Amino acid sequence: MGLSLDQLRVLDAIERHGSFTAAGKELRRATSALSYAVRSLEDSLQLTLFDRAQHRATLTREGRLLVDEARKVLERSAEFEQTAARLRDGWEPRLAFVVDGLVPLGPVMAAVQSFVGMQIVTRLEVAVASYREVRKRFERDGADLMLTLDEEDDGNERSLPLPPMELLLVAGVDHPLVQEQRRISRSELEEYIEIAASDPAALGDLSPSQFSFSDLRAQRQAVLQGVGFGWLPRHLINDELRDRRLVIVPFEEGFRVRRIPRIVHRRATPPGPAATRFIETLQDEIQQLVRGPRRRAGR
Amino acid sequence: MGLSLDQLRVLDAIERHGSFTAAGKELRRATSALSYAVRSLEDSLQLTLFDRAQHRATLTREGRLLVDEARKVLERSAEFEQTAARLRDGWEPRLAFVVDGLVPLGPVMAAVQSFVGMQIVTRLEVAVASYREVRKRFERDGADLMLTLDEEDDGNERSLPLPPMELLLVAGVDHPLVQEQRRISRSELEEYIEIAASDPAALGDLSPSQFSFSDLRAQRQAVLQGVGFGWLPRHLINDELRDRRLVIVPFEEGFRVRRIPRIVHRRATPPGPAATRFIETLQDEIQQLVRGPRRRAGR
DNA sequence: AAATCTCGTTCATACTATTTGAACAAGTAG
DNA sequence: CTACTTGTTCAAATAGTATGAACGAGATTT
Repeated sequence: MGLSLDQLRVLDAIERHGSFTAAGKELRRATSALSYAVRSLEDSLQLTLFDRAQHRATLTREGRLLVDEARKVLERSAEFEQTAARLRDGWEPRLAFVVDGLVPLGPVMAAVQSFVGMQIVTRLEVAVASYREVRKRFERDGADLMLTLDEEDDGNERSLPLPPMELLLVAGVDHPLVQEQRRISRSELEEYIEIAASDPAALGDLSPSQFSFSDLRAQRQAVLQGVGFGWLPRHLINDELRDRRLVIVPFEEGFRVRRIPRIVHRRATPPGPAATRFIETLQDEIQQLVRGPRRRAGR
Repeated sequence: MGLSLDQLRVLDAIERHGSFTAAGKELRRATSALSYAVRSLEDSLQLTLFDRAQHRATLTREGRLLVDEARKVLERSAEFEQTAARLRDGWEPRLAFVVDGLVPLGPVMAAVQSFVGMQIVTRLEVAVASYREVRKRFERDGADLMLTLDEEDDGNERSLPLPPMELLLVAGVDHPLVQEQRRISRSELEEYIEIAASDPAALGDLSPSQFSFSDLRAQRQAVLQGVGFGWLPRHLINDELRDRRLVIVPFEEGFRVRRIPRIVHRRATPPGPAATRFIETLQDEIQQLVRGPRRRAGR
């Protein structure tokens, strides 16, 4: 027979109590049973763990070392059982979370970090996507939570609004649209290329707590280099606006849009313990950002 | 019944092969045996690991998570068995090593580090002691190896000589013995306090790979502060001699002594695999120091 | 669509490992 | 010297596990 956890449990108990008899009491087994278990372990390892020459059986040097090794195995097995217990209590084994890249990622990352630090069984999988990708991932890949600017709500979902954010219509400082200080009409706007990130980035298997980034960064880069104009979230371009590397396009129908980020989940599958905890953590992080802005972006 | 390794082995094999039948082939057991094992695991965990609604049983989300946890347990148990195998092959469970603090500790520490990096089962216990303490620990505490300047060899021991080192008779620059540039006689010398480290430092239980330091440092400090004169190893006081914080005492019978460090073990218990490996490592380190001195002390 | 395969469960049976208490040997305490 | 404790060994009892046959349900083939 192969190694068994029971043999290790016996070994551990004997070492802790210092005798077969005492260990037997703890394990509610006859002394002879422990004797049997130890002997079978010794046989399978082909090692002598106890010195029987003495009256009270004492561990050999090898035995002492192996007790420690045994405990490492037992610790792992306890973790296994604890994980199982958590799952039994309803903790989700996996929590897939899709974030719209337009949303400020600072608090999201902080929440992820904080959540991981909570030693929760749940594997958190975070994917950052753009535009239609967000909903697509939520629906097709069966994510559990989505943080999006999407307004649709088909009744199958519930959402929790977060503090609003702004999108600004901007272009590079050399772009024709911003050369003169005059209002831009729709037809004028449509003469130029609009830069939007929407490529469906190839998505392989997500290993636990992995992140995938979509192309918002490329979009910003494109606008910066003057390839075209585009809607970008204010928090991502504060520096560029200040340095006048990006300039607001004075579109007559509006160059500023308020959008409400929402945490969305399916009505059919309400958030479990991990999701709830994660949402709370995220809200905390956002509160901290809104109330006491520690970042330059705040002013 | 409690959790068993066998259940975890079954779970692992099923996941690896993708089916009960294939796993059964690997484990040389009937499919029904695996079915039984899985069910008993599920019962004890009170969790469903496989979805039997489908034709080929597929892991549930919980199951997938627990397979990974199970593997961690199995890895640990494999380490346990590997440790046992090493012990069976004759590797010492423990290797106690006493070092004379007068000897250059650089290569000793390097050897310890290197040895630990070898992933050897053996627990290395290093104690640094002074003068009589060295032999005392070797004999009373039953250390396996000793690195000493001791010359005694009562026929029960074998020793391996290492490159020689020097002890110098020195005193602080303000000490009366070194105020004039004249030779010092024995009677003169005996008028002053000789500083020697020899206190039997209290020694508690040594946990694995722990170090205990004796009082050579205090001795050096005492000589430096002018409390008295003393014999100190050159490698420890090169800097002080250069800065003239310590000065050689021109004792007429000699102020320089060559001593041969030796690695000693009992004839009765020749070095096992770990001890042999450790001695080799130590010799390598010393070779490196002697041949290609990378240290300022070398010039 | 029918026949055939494959997969996993269930069941009764066979087996094997473990448990038990009693008997024993050897050491310890009063 | 006696009473007690400790751990081993043994035969018998027990509980857990393995097995192949029977089965149902999906796939695959023809």
